[in-house]
Amino acid sequence: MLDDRKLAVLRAIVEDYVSTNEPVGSKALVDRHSLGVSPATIRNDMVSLEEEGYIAQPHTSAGRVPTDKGYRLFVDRLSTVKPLSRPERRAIETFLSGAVDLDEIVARTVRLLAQLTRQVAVVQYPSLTRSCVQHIELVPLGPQRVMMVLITDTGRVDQRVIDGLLSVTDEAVENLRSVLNRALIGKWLTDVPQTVSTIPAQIPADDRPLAHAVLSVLMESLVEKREEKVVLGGTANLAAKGFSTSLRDVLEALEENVVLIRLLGEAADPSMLTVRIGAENSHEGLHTTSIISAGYGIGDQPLAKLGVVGPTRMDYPGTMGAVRAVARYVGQILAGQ
Amino acid sequence: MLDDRKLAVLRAIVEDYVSTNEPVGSKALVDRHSLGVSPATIRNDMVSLEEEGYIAQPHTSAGRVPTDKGYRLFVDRLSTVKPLSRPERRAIETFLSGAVDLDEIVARTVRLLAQLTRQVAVVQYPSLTRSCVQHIELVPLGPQRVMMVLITDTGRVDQRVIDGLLSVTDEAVENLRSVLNRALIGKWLTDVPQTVSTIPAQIPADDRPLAHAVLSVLMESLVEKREEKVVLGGTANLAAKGFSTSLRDVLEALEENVVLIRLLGEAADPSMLTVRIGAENSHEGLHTTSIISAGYGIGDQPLAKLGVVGPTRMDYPGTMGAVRAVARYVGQILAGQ
DNA sequence: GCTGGCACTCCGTGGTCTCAAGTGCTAATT
DNA sequence: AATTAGCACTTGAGACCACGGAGTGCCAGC
Repeated sequence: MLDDRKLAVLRAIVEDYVSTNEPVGSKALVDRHSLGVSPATIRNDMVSLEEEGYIAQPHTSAGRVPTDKGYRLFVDRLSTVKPLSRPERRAIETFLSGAVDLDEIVARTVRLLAQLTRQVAVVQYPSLTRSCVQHIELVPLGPQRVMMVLITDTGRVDQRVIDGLLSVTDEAVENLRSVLNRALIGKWLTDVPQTVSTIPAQIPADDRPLAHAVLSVLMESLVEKREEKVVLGGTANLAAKGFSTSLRDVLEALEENVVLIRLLGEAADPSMLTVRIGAENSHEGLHTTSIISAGYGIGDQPLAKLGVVGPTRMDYPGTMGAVRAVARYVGQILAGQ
Repeated sequence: MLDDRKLAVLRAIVEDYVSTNEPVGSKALVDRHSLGVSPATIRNDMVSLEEEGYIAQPHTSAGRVPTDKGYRLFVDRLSTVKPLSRPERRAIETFLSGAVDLDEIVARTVRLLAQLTRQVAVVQYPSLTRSCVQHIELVPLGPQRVMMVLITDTGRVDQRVIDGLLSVTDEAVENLRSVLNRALIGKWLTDVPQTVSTIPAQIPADDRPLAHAVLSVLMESLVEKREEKVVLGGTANLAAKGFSTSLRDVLEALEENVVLIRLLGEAADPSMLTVRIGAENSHEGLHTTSIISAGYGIGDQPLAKLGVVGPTRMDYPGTMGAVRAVARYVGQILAGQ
């Protein structure tokens, strides 16, 4: 049904359309690619491809344009991820290695990705749940207030204020702090809940209210922060692209962090790329966009995801290469910190 | 030169143009506003206004459009800040009071401001330099690494990793921590540098290298964080507005945090509103936009700024009211935390 | 199965026309 | 001196049309 030449034609259509942004016709195709057959033959192939739904024409007597399904086939079978050039790789490395803290790593990553791909970049903060407790600090802020600071081995710091307590003594705080740290340091965050239940028993009865308050806030922060933070960059690149009509919808979708995180999808390990094309994205406003995402993390421990959002008409091999490379380097940088 | 009627005409032109987005002519003007004179008279006034540079026509035989200078006069002399309606105020209050930590306060504020004004909202994080030290924590992360966490009374937490140390003993860290806290708690951040110089003397010679490393990182974080964080929201509102041409430039400018912070300008105390119209903004890409900003803070202590960015053709009285109201409420919320 | 030829279909472009809205000017009026 | 009515003039927006180009589908021949 789809012989080799038809696939070659599809590939050529995708490539041409991506670079010219104009529907591509049979004549133009044979001119630019040496396919060794005449336009008429190509036309016949095009008819097949159109029947199968890989390409479409905007209107009769216009050239063909790839459909979502066409891009999908292109990505799955007709293209290979394009590795970055050596200078590009060096640039990534030096750009990222200058970062001093987690915030800056994330900020630089998003800038980098946006510049490299000329698309909108999205980077999710490394998740808490996949890291382990490095230290818990309790700071008395006043007679009735305590601040809890949770530090993880990925360098993330999470703070909460606990209010409305009565009679917080420094000793009680001190004591609770050391109990907490003894019990929790080195534990995976996912294991924290079950360990926590054993703690009140180790605390003098007088200080139980404090302990309970702190523990419940701790649990809260573990759960809540799962709806995590993402950072966006390169939105200016949207304006340059074709879709001026749906632009509003796209921008709106991008502002919904929750949506965005869901869309970064189920990318598993760092070497794995996820590509979502057009209507494959569940969110209405992003039906004209594609999302390429990858997981990143330390070693083979996935921590979070990153990716880019662009028009379905995008340079898939190049963008995929950039996303993959950046994901890997971020992992390295995180490991090195 | 500019008698009362001419000012009234200017005001009417601004109001009409803002609401219709079309150049306004003499006829339309007398229809919509009861000015009590004929179109011909209005035309004469318009000529004066145009000579003075307050209005302009896109081309001969089109209606008039306010210039930057016209908007400026309107804002300065012809309009009054429009207070929010009671339900709007209640909405702000309930929306903001649900926030639990600083990140969330900022995130909610930016959303709120964007929704209220239907423009792009910008909120700067409360600055470090205007707050004072609540606690300094040192956490040994390994044989050669220490993390420093600086907590301020505005609830801001700042962490840095110090690397490449030799032989960090727990006692040394403990000791340094208590010395630091004894010396610095309660100090304004601006006063920290001079106090810091007295510290090494209080440390055993063996631990001086550690102390120096920590102190220099501390100083660094005081200086660096002055280039502060801002959060953007409501960029989707840009797409709905007129300027599709310069949209790219605007988005680009908005991504430059440094630019943005500078543009939030010299708004002083919370009751003070700053309005920058069109070319008054130094940044090239924002010549077609106006920025309305206000300071916010606890009591009369200004901590940071917030504002909105929109087309020069915007509803100044309404937007100014919203910005002012939000700035005030954020201050209250911060004080309550 | 491939190709050349041919008739047909559209879109985009550019030219021309008209219409509506708005202006500036002048002369008359208050 | 300020205001008004009247009028001729300008200009962009929109409608309409003609046309050229790029592309298609199909058919007959290789």
